[in-house]
Amino acid sequence: MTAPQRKIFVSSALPYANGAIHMGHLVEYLQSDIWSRFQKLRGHRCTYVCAADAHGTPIMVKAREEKITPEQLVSRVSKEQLEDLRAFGVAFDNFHSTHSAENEELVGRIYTALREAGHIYTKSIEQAFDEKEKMFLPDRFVRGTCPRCKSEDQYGDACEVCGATYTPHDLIAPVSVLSGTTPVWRKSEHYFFRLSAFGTQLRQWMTRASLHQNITSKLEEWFEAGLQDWDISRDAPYFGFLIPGTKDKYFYVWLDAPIGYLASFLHLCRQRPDLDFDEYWASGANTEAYHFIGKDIVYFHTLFWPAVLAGSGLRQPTSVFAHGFLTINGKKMSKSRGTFINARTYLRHLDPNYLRYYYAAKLGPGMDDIDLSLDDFAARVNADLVGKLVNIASRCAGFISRNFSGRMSATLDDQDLFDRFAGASEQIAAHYEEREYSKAMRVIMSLADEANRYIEQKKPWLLARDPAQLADVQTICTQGLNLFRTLMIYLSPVLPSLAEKSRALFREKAWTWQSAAEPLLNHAINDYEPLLVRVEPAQLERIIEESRESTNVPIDVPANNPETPQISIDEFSRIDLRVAKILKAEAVEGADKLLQLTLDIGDGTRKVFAGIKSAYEPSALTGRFVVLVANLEPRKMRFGTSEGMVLAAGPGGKDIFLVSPDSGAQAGMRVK
RNA sequence: GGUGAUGUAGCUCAGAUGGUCAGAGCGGCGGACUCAUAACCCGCAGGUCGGUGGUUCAAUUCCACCCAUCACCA
Repeated sequence: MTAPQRKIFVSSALPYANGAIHMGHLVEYLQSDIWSRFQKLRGHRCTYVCAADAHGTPIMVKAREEKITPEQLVSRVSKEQLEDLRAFGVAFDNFHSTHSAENEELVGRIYTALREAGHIYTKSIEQAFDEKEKMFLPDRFVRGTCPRCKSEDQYGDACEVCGATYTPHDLIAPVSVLSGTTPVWRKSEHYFFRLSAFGTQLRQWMTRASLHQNITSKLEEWFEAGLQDWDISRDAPYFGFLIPGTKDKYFYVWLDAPIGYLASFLHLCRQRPDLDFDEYWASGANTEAYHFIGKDIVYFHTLFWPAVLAGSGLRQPTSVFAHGFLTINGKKMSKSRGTFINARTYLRHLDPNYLRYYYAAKLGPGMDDIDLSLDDFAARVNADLVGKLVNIASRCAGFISRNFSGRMSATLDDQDLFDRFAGASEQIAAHYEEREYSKAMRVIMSLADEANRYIEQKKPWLLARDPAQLADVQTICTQGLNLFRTLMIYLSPVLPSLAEKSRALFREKAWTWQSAAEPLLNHAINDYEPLLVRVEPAQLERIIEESRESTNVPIDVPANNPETPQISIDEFSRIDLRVAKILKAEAVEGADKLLQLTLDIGDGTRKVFAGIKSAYEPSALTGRFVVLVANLEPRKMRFGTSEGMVLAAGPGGKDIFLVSPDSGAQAGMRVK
């Protein structure tokens, strides 16, 4: 392959720096990492960047709760995020932050350019204001009763029960999530970006960017509805960049977040003389630029972002690739089901290659959700990777080591067969290029089947018994090893560390995509060592268990939650609720969130683990009365068995509130 | 509520301008082999292609409606 070298910019969506990376995030990072690695392997100049998404109200509020500065929060969280991503093999060329000098510089540049071009104007709008916290409230920070269906406790932008959309102003009995007080309505001047002026340009871009069908139909919808101008400012206090020329107006996080892609790139350019920012981002640049994103943020990346770039005289992305969400065992990730699995929890038990392969085997270019079915995961990984792929090397290498002191033959046994493997190169490459990873994996695995069939037919283990046929054994096994090697090169964007180990087996320095077509002959290899072990079901069980216990807070179920169907009085009476007295409360060694409670339930004692450590001092609990679910199935946890559950309300963290009876209640009393 | 996506064998998914398009892998069952991490190889699978109507000589593939799941509604 001697295609001209392309210059490609690739970004992953920026992880919001207020929580841990989980299996859902990884769909995106693995998808984009595979693509970037593929491009590099093909010899292209590909630069893959990302950054911490640092600004906005949620981070400001969370930092305030933890009594640290937003900068401290962001720096801690994003460090952990980056560590987790690296452990999964995600190889950014640079990981920066939106709270950086480079980003501030670019945001300023872009804003000034937009303003000078007349794309910015101000307008006074009315917004919910929390007088106690002295700040304006984003829609999601106001809750109240849905004006349409009267469901209580709904977000300020939409009702989860009936699906109505509205503004916080429309809510009945609105309440600030921060202080619990009723917000007042206050006017404030906001800065707007004239998105409405970019309709034509956006339509042109849409065609040029050859977006996926799913995205274009979504865009058509939005064009249909008419583009509205975009509010890009937020009032102080806000964690973000001050708008130049103002004292208390900040850029909305969604303005500076995508600019963070460029900031990360700029940061890298300043360390790397071979990279020129303008070559990639000046208007008319003939390099390529792609953003990988999730389907939830298509809006920002296909309307605002290209318009902002165009309006400020920069180039627009070549295309935007959106993927779907992850479900686990067919359902949304759930803390109570133990399927809200953090990257780190997975890493404690399993090899990242498994997940990289599994996602690749399911990913296509569209926005369809993909499902991580744990049973299927184990079956698929074991069958494909261990049973088929690695097995090829495993069943050939031994003969070469034992009989030929590690040296492969000078010729292949079946050149045609090898040529067929080499000949799949462009088809597989095309699949990678189109992000049809599942198709690429299917082609590769069917070749792996062919390789196993070949060995089966040649039966080197029979030939090896006859000294006269020993030479054939060498060429057959050399053939098998070369087939394996070719497949491993094809798979190296997906399985980088496994490819690395395989390359070491062959004692080679480096692989490129073209190496797959060049057989390795008359060459000494190392002794074979198992490249990959099987997934054990027990490991998956432990992951589920840990994911469950780390969030084993008795979580409140919001009233009117559509997932909570009505139950009859009989069903309710099956739950044995008892008043219990806490005899002893102690921290559990090795558990961040758990306290072990010893409870008096009248006719005996119970030991229960409760995820309330973040909110309660053990010493303060002794003697308290709580409510226990007494007939809950005992649950085995890493630290012991929990014989029930105490009731508490609240979202978690510091906000956990134990339920207790009025004074006079005695241990053992039934609650009904 | 509006818009869009998805719904195919036990599981995970392919598939066709409407007529050999009812498929693969895994599981399961039967057989073979023993080089290999009980891996691999051969054979077997009869699932109303979410439901109900309609268009057509013919629909799982087109249309309408309905149900379920998911997303978006700045």
